[in-house]
Amino acid sequence: MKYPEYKAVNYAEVANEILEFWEKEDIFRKSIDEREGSPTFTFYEGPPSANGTPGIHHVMARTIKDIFCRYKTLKGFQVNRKGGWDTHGLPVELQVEKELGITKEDIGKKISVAEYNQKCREAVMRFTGLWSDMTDKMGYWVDMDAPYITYKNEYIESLWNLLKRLYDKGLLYKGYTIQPYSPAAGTGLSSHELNQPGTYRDVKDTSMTAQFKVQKDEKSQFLFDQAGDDEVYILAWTTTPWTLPSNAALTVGAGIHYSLVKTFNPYTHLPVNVVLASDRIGAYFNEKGKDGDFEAYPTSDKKILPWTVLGTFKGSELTGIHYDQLLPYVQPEEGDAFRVISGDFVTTEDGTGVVHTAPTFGADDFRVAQQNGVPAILVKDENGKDMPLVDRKGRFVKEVADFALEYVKAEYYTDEEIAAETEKQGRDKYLSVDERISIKLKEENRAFNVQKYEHNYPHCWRTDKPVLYYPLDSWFIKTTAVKDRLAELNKTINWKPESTGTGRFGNWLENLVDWNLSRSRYWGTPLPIWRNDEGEEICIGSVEELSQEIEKSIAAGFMTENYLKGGDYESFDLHRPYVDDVILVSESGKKLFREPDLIDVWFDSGAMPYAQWHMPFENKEIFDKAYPADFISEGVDQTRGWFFTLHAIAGMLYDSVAFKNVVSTGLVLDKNGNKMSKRLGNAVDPFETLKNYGADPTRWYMITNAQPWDNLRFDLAGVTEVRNKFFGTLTNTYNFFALYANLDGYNFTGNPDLSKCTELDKWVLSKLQTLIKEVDAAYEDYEPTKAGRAIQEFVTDQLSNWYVRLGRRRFWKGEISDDKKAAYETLGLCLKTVSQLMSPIAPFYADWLYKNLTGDAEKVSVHLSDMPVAKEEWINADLQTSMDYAQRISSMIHALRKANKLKVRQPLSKVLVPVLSKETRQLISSVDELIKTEVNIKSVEYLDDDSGVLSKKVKPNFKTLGPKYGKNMKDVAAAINGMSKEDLKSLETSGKIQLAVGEIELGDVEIQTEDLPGYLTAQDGNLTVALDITITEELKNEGIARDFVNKIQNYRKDSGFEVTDKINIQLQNNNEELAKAIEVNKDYICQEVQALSLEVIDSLSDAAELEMDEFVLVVKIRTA
RNA sequence: GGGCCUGUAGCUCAGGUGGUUAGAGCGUUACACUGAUAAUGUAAAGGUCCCUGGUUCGAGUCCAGGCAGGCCCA
Repeated sequence: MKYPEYKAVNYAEVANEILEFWEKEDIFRKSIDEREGSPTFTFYEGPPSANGTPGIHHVMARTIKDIFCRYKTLKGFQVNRKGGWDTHGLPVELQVEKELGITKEDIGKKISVAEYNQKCREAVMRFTGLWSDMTDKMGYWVDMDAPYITYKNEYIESLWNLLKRLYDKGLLYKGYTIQPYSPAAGTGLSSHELNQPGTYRDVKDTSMTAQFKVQKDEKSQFLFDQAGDDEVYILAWTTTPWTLPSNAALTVGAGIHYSLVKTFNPYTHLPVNVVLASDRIGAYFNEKGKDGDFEAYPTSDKKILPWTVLGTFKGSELTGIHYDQLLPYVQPEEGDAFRVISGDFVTTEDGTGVVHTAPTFGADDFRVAQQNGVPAILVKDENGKDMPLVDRKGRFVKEVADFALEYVKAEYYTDEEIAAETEKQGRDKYLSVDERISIKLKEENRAFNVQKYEHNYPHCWRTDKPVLYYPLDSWFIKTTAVKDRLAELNKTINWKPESTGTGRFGNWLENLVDWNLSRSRYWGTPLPIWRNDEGEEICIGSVEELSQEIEKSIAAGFMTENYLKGGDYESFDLHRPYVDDVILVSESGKKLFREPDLIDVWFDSGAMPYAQWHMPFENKEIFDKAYPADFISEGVDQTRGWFFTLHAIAGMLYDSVAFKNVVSTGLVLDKNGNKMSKRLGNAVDPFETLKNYGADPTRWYMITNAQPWDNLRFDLAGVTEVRNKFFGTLTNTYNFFALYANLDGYNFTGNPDLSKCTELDKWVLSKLQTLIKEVDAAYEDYEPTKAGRAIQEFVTDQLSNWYVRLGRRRFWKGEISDDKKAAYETLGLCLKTVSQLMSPIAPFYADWLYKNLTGDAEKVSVHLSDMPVAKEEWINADLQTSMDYAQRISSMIHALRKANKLKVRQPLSKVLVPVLSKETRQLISSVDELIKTEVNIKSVEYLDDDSGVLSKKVKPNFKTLGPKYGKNMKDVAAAINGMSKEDLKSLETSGKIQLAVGEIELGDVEIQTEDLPGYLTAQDGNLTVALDITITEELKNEGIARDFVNKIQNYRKDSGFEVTDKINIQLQNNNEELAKAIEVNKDYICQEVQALSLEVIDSLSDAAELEMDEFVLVVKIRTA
């Protein structure tokens, strides 16, 4: 075969060609089918939502996913990857509402729920075409022919099955959660609504600091001991005094310091002992009153409170202390209320550092109470259901006797009502509930401070009235019941990076609260629960089951027809509104109505391992082989989203992890580190980028520039760099190989005969084996960045810039020979191996390279090949060290030449290399031919100790000295630096020496050689070279000859000769020195420039003039 | 406010278990080289390793506290 040669390679075109080839040959399918019967490697696709267009960050995320799936395929696994679409959720609803110009209010009025949902169904799949296009163009392999779609009846049925199983385990229950609620509008508000402009306003409310009376027991005894009194109060501050009747606990910060302060109540002037955060004393007490006169206070003007600190302690010492209920209207039926607990949200920025905790009216309060087993203060409504002390209209319930049926916020009254209330209070001005609670507590010696407080508070965007944080009904999954098990299972997951697993995810699991499933919306999976006010309920787990229940309901006369019956899954819809019309019958024969909620869309995605296969109704065998996942990857922002929901469902229902390895990826930012957004116009268009740069350079850049979990600053200049530097070099190297292999008609076999190989061949093959090991380990460890960087370094530094550059003469000199074959075998094998190693990251280019190299001889695609396995016996550590020396010595000689204006074409006679050991000498001499060629030096000579001309320098080796001498390091270092020649000699012969500071061994020092007088010397670490720059006449002539060759070669090329053309040269004799140099080196010159004749003649017409240093060449070249 | 991540040259990034002189690529400048040529080599300039304390003979590296940016959650 001929190796295709390329003039200029366009990587985007390469991608197009290969994509066409993949599609024609169905390579993706084959890569899976050919591994039939092999162990499976399971990947779960986190479903994207197709209601938006894909961005460049999706290319990043999908590259990561693709890399490991391709890698595992190369390693012999069968890797199925089913695509999917996430179709439910608020973003879809909002988009549809925007397009239709409606709000949630209008649903059911201007537009029916059925029509609305139909719009959502259309909108959500709108951009699937764009997504498929991007998937193809970026080279991401995922099965898009049979994706799972979360709105399908089959998918929803699987979800219902999971929910039913949770329900049967008692893990699905109805409770409440604290949400922003507008009593005036009678509705809860979403965070989206709360983020409308103008909702947060500065308002003045009555704030108060209340005194909670500590009960005396073992736990609190120390307070009473310090106070020397029977009354101790804890101070807590609130901006909503109306929540005080609902107080159930006081929350402190475990690490915050608190003080016990003796003082007087400013309203009753009675002596009191109060507890508050030490940092807050300044906010409550005047410095003038510190350790003031307690005796004089009752008779003074009482303007300044005397106070004194009696003791200080941490919040953790207060937890568990009980106190008397402040406003004892209602007591909880069970549970341990009215005690001090600790919470992480407590600060000392305002208030007293003690938070009054009303579980029914604050989200933090609710959470901390639940975590500590503190009950909420509830009453029964007329139906016997639990309700808080404030009703849904915002009024106190009748049990709060002093304020029964009064609105807790004055804003909820109309002006007329205010007037009526004022009259009822018998005052000339209306006093709010907050104000009258303050007065009441002042009178009871329970208020320590009351004042107006201005703060920022949210208001309902529709009614303009303040919102309440209020408990609303919700369905929950009791994840807290399996919290410990989830944490345990998490420890078996391999997280990349580890900190996301232990930190972000681990902490989240530790502070887990029950999963709030309810969403009051329209487009989503309906909650399959029907219930009535008597508390009878039924949870449906399948279409079949629902159908049977409907039949019962028809029999009971509640329904007339069964919309599920007889049809296949295409003929009905499990969404609202149809499912809402279903009325079931309870065991006692009463009507059951569906709970109107939809479930959190995160449940949709977390259930995909089961629902994508319509489990448990179908595909059980497939599922068993594909569970749990070996690998998933998504953005780190999914930690509490998809990663959690997968984990939670798997833990609760299968007592298993859902995934064994997970890579959480960072963000893709613009080149300045700003978030990309379409609005700001700094978003990078993935299609443009793929078109202009090609998928492979784009992918390669993304992977090698930053670790997947670090944020990536995406800069197109970086893609250009990767394209030129890495892909350009690799393509050049391939072209070089193809050019000469074709000229010689040689096809490499991939099995070089080491006995025929040069040191350089063996070296690069040794490096190649090391590379295979390194890259394989990196992929195995989910470290694609390390893999890519290692490949890149090998290609540019080792293979191209050293192996090819030093060895290129072998490729174009002479006829085909064993040596030439060895060179072709070596280079060919390196290129082919590189194509395999890089194929997970750059799938198009790698396949292109592989196919160019192998033709039809092997697998038709690199992606069907097997990952190369390193040949340990080819790894030669000595050779690698030798070559390292060669590179460093060459580099130093280049530097010396440069500094002394001695160009490389001028040969020099010798370089001296001092060597301190036989081993070093051996290592260098094995490669000194290479050094000589590379830097154009006639000989390398070695200077060892016996030569007597070496002067040596000794330096301390801190690493070994450290543990021995520790504190005395400075003295020891000084002593070593001050060693005499004789000292060093005796250290070298006996292996140790006794200095004033102690005994030093040979390993404790580093010995280096110093400059050699009379030579140009250079040093790099432990290596020194000394260059002899004497230029003899012979050397000078040779230098001229080489310059001449160079000029002729350029001229040949400029004149358009082919590489293979033979020529005849005529040179005018215009300089004796030049003529002589040419004459002496005639054979050499002819061979280099492929000249059959070279004549130096006295006169020449029609000749070209070429500048060459101090000479002018008048020369004529003709094809022979 | 909490959890997690990041901070090293103009830019993008390396820098096992602490070891004294902190590296690479790109970019800039200069000079070379030129059957790989949209390449290549050599060199120069460029650093408060975010800050402050601490541990240590020795800290970019370990500890504590900050600062800045990001993500998630309140």
